[in-house]
Amino acid sequence: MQHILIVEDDRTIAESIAFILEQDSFSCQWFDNGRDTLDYIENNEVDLMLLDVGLPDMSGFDVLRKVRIKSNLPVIIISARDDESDQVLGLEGLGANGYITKPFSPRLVVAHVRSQLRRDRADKNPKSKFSINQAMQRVLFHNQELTLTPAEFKILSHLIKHPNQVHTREYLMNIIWDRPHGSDEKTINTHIKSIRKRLHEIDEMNDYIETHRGIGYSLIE
Amino acid sequence: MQHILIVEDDRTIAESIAFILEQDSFSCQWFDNGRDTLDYIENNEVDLMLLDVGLPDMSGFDVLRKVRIKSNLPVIIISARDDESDQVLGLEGLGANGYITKPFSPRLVVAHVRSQLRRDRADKNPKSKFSINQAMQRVLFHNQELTLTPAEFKILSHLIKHPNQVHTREYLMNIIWDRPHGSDEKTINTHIKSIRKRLHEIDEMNDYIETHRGIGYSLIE
DNA sequence: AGTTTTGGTGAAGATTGCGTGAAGATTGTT
DNA sequence: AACAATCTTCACGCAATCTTCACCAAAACT
Repeated sequence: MQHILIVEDDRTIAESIAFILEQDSFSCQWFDNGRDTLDYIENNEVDLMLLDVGLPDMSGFDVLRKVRIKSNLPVIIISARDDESDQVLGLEGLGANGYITKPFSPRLVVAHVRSQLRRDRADKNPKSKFSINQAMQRVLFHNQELTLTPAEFKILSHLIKHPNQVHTREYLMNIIWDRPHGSDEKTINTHIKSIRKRLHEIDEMNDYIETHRGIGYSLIE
Repeated sequence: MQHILIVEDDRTIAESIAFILEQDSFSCQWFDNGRDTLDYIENNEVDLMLLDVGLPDMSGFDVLRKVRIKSNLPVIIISARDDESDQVLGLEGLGANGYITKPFSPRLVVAHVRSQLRRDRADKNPKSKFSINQAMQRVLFHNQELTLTPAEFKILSHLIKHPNQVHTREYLMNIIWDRPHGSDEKTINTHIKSIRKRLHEIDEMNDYIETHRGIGYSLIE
């Protein structure tokens, strides 16, 4: 599943975009300011960013520039209609991969995102046994609903978003807590245990979570 | 008789639309600016709005957004021909229900209005146990009237409009107050409590509001 | 095989978050 | 001003959840 960052200070707009993209089976995350966005990108895997140029703390211009220092993450600019088109075009000079002016249609957003991610999208196997219902904070497994505790949801949804990839316990701990937290890494073992238990209640044959001794865990598809 | 709002700064156009619709036995009301329109909607029952995007005081975009905060009134956008159709479609993302470009034929307007109101009736049918009476600030539950305080109404009607979706306390607080307000998020707990109490007075078997620990609440259908 | 290290397991605290009722603060009305 | 309705805060108890721990099993190493 591909993960898209929505950077937009208007919550209504952000939510409507997220809703559209989630229907198209992307997972979305919303930030309303540049600082948190850059923080997040540093530490997480993101496939694409939708970036509003008008943010409270810094301009989209600055955000894009900082992102471009370290990565070539596809970025689609969102601009208000009354912004000068010169400025928007200028952002393309900085390495933006596309831009959309407000107001925009849902279809247009999906079209832009898809065309940016077209290459990768074909590769991914479409029939995952998992699907994430971000809106309800739930995970469907074999189309059945898993009721998970908050920590379990955070861990499992992250594993699903980045399958076939080992995640250290330390890394998974950072996912559970926003802030530094002096806890034992064994805690993760216990959470994994209960996630496995819940998965086995639905599919007792297979073990989808693989242990990597001395390192961490991964979800296999 | 169904009541239609025409929001259009060109008097000639507005009158011609009204004429057409009145022949089709709708009642019409004309406003030439956004402010009066919003005022009127607050205090009167309206079945549909025809909204020109180019208004003297605020853009149709803003009008639509403000209307959408409080209701799901069907809105059909009217736009001048030279607007980019993409942008006009964008209004659909904000919850517009259709659009017409100028110049338009009388028949087209009637067709749009009719089809919209038909669909709207169908939407309200699907056996939802809730229905919202925006004008009276009341909610019907199992066809019984719930008397709610203003805050309760705002929260519950929002949950009804966006069911099966988790809403954070922070978000629900923004719904209660128009402006930033330094209040405790626990306040929401109390409002939810009293909403639940009122729902249980009618249906004591089920709990329609679900708690999502650490996140917020959702209404399940 | 024996030893050491690492993970799994179940259960027992510790912690957090929510529901509850009631009291205090605010708002609006007469 | 006085009153009523409503909103907000608070403290307490309980339940869900998180974390730790002790013990056993499995793997890696000597």
